[in-house]
Amino acid sequence: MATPLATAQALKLWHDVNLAQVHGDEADLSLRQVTILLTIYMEAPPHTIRDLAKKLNVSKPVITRALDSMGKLELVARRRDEADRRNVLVQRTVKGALYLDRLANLIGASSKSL
Amino acid sequence: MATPLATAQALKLWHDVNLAQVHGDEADLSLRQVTILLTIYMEAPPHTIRDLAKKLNVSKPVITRALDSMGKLELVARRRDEADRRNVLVQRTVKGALYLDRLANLIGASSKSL
DNA sequence: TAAGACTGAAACGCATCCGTAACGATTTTG
DNA sequence: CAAAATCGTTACGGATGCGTTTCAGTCTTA
Repeated sequence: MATPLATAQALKLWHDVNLAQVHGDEADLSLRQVTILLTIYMEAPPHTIRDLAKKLNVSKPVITRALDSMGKLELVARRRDEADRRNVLVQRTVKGALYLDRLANLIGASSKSL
Repeated sequence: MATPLATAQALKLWHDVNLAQVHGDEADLSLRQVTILLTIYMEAPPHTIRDLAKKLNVSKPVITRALDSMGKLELVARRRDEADRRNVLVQRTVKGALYLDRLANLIGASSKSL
């Protein structure tokens, strides 16, 4: 991006995307949940609960519960690490990818009208 | 903006700003709350509860409660409409303006690193 | 192999959010 | 001026999120 977004532009972008989310009938995730979801999909695996908790600087139960709720929505999946069965590996799903694709399109469309 | 954000860029922007919010110690507002706040500050007054509810396509109690919580944080203020005392006019505050200014800076800074 | 460390999950208590349905206060209408 | 309409709020019941603490399962190490 050549020039960073000016204040009004940045806020308009934020407003438009958030408004679309509110209008849409998708389940709206919490701030932490979206951040977790994005981390899983943007950074290279493996993703463990502990790593995610450290990256976001939140407690492990926050991650566990976020995976519970997003798991119900099939946005992410869990799998035991067979090499070290204490670990749980968080994995991507088709629905999760679609969810983020839709989000990216929303952002892209809003940024176009700046 | 010359070219709209590509998928990866859009998601990185969203991730970075959300992560900063999670890391920060500010009260994190819900999706609806931020949208309401942004609407109040970006569109011309007056703002009534009914108008806001209609714009966001949510019920009036959602607006009332959002104003309750954001009012406690002094992000917005309420005032009776003396012309029609049934109405409540939602008003901006210094803290609210600062809050959004910080948010805009966050977005601007993240967009710079694309 | 027994003691300790580590990992994710469950339990508990608290706070907050939501939608629907009611309710008082105020204004408009007939 | 009484009846209806409008506005924002409150009350209710249910769902969800959070932090801290505790726990069971698994690995490491001494």
